[in-house]
Amino acid sequence: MSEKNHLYLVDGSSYIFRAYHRLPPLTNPMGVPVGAVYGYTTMLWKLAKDLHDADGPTHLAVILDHSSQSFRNEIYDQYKANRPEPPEDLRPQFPLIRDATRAFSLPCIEMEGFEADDLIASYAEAAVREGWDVTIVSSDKDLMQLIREPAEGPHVDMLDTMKNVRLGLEAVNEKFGVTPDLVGDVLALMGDSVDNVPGVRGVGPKTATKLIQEYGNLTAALDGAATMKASKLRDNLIEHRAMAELSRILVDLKRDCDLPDALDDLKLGAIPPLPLKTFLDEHGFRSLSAKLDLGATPGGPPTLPRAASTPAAAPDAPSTPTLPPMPPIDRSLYETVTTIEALDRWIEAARAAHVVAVDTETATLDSVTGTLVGVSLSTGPGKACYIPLGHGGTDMFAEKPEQVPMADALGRLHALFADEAVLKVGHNLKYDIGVLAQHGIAIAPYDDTLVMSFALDAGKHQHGLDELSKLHLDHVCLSFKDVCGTGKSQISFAEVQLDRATEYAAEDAEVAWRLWKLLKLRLPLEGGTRVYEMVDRPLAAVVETMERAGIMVNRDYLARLSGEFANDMLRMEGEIHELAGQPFAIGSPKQLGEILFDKLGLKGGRKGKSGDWSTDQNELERLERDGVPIARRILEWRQLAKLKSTYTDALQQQINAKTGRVHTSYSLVGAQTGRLSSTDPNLQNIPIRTETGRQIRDAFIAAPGHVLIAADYSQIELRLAAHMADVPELKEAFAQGQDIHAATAIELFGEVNRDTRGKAKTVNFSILYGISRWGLAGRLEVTPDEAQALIARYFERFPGISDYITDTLDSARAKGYTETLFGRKTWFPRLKAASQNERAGSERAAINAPIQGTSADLIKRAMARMPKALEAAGLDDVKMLLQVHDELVFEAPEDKAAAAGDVIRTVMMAAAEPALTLSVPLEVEIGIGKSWGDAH
DNA sequence: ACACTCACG
DNA sequence: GACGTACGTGAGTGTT
Repeated sequence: MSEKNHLYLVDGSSYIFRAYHRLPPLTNPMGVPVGAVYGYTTMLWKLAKDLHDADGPTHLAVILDHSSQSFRNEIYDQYKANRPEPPEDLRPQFPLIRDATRAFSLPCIEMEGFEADDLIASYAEAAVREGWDVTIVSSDKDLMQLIREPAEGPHVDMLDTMKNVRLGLEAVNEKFGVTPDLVGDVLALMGDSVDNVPGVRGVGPKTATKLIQEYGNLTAALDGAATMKASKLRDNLIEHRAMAELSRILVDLKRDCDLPDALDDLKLGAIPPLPLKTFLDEHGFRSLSAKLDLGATPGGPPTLPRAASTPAAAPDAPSTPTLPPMPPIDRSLYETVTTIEALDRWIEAARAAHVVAVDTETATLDSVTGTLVGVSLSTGPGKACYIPLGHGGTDMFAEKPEQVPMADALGRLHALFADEAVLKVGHNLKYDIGVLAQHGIAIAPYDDTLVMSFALDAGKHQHGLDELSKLHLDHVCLSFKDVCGTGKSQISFAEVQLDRATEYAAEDAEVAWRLWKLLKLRLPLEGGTRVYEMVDRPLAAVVETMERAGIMVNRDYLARLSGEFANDMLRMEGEIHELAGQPFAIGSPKQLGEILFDKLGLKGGRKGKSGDWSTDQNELERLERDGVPIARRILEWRQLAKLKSTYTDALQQQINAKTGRVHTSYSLVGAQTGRLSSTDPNLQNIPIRTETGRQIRDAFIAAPGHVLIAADYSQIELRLAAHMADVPELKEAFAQGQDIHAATAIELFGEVNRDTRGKAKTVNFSILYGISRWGLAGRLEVTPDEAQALIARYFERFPGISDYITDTLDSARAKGYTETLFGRKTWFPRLKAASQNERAGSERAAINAPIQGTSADLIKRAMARMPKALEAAGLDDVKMLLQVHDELVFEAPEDKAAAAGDVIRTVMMAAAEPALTLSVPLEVEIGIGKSWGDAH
């Protein structure tokens, strides 16, 4: 190569501080501050653009500080000790520097234990040995030690890109009055207040320069103090000699670090535009993005690709943000708060910190009626307390421990929890909101680490506090079992000794605080802020209100149904045993399989992995078609058994004694796609598909003088599929209000009749779920070849669907996750699993997730807006009670039902706005009735 | 604790 | 050629 190599070493860490103070506080579309990142990005752009200039780079690397700790801290523990914390809006920008660098496909080098300065010095030294010129892009005065301008041989200079000046020997002389090799001596005398290098007291830049000029070097200057005339300076030099010598070591640059990347690997080539474009657009750097569109690739016209030593990170594997180091969690630090004075002290601390983690402990795991036993607070690492409020008293002879009276404590906590200026943090705050609502206490504003974790990592792992603690904090929490035991010997939290209760409860609060610190930082960096703040976080309080409202259930009616079912089952049991020729447990699939396939010798059975005969619905229906009378009986018996045990019996037991209503519990993080799930009892799977099952819906009733309103999105997932996959025929059919399955039947079969419409419906759903020819064949009872032909026909008629599937899978494989229209991520780690089966399963789930997830986002947006919309219409006595994925159930005073229906429909139909406008209309069907069954 | 079955969208 | 047979859930029952 004829051209001389010229290495540019960019001091990324120091640059960002300067850019932060110099540039306006820009924010990206997600609301993350990116002013400094923008400055950094324009600088990199400019540097890369100068590639072919005479003095421009041939090689380039960005050097970063690995952490705030380095070997210098071992030499001097006060090194950089009094650095102020970086401003709040600068913090999230640090990790973005790495993302920006990767977006340019440039190497980003850092090394544990060393500062950026050391790596820069080592790279500069190595390059000079190779005869390369070096430019250090920085304005850090410490690095001026490295400047060299020999008459012959390689040069090292510095470039201050903000002032756009090059710094050489002259600049060094101007600043320090000495040559670069003596800069360290000057620095050692003057010290550095920013890095907390002590230097010599009373010696600043002027005196330091003068001394070094006069005596020639540091040692000589210190030695010379003895012969100076008596002065404060002389005394200081003698007294602080050791400090000066220590400082000399601290300011010295380590020039022989191992080089993580070889020099040749730093070669600058054409910059691939795509990752850069993605980055620029993500952060709203529009002018740069526009330049890129005009073909102005920084780095000039495409040349040979750079030999990448640092493999370009996957675009969505942002660097893990680093938090300031924290001491390990220590349960011995926690305080048990038993006096008003101590409580006030903690509340004051929370106000001062503006953030407090909160956890409530209850006697039973029931937020609607569980008695409050205590509250824990944490204001930071090592700072947590437990305020017992309802301990003891379960045994009337036992002495109650001393506690702050419940009313006094709640009065004070009430003010704190309502304080706008104090952010309340908790893990699954929906629970705590519910518990405190019993005492008339509301919590706002709040952050929920459970919901935050879900917004970031859905699909990667679960989100329990203990699990996240292990994962993110490397800390094992005391488990509930450790404290309360299990099974028969389990005790209520109210019976736990205060010291033990404090360890457990305060730890949970501290862990929540630490998790919050980490997750809060990650949200903006990983694009989770929008879904979290706009959808999921507000929903926690809304859903809690629904849970607390509960729904009225007609116990007598359920009891009557149970009785009828029991009678019918008894009758069937006799018939079944007779047909079988012997009595057996019909509810045991194992016994039933043996009766059917071994004893009765029926043919065509299949066995599952356990080696037992399958007796599922499909199998029994097949037998029924083959004319086996016992099969029909068993199917009917099973249906009744299911309805009785799961619904008519169980629901009666779920009626809350205090409220007389049934209160389900919704999980905000239960389904990976973003759907809610419902437990204790599950009110999202109440029967509707069969006439017998439907009767159970009539047990759900409105309070006297009220009605239930059921509002359903019609065909929402198919509509979303039509929009997302951009299928003109389907969109048109929806726009005209056509029967979508009939329209599909015409496309697939050329005509509509009961048979083709049914098949078309099955195919439509197959598409949403990720189709396979075997799966479809099984459902349609055709051969896999015929199913394949149908699929091919479908893709041919609706090519958008085929593209959607391809694109979704490509993107999911590349990024590791899928996204809904509103930006909710679902991760699919098994997409790259070794097993073909696992992969195929993940692929189907990945095809479905954006559609199911977008539908979930839509109804959640509607739910989050509903309370205010109803209130604005003067309908604040209309209560939202249930959500069943595409349906909302409300309870309204009879005379307000019609008005409420209008508001509800409007809010649900507009749920996508203003974030986006769908290319298909959303339709909402409203039904009103005295029972849930009536409302459909 | 797990498999099976089945209720829902 | 083997694999296993649609996406997402929760609950009850029987078996190990």
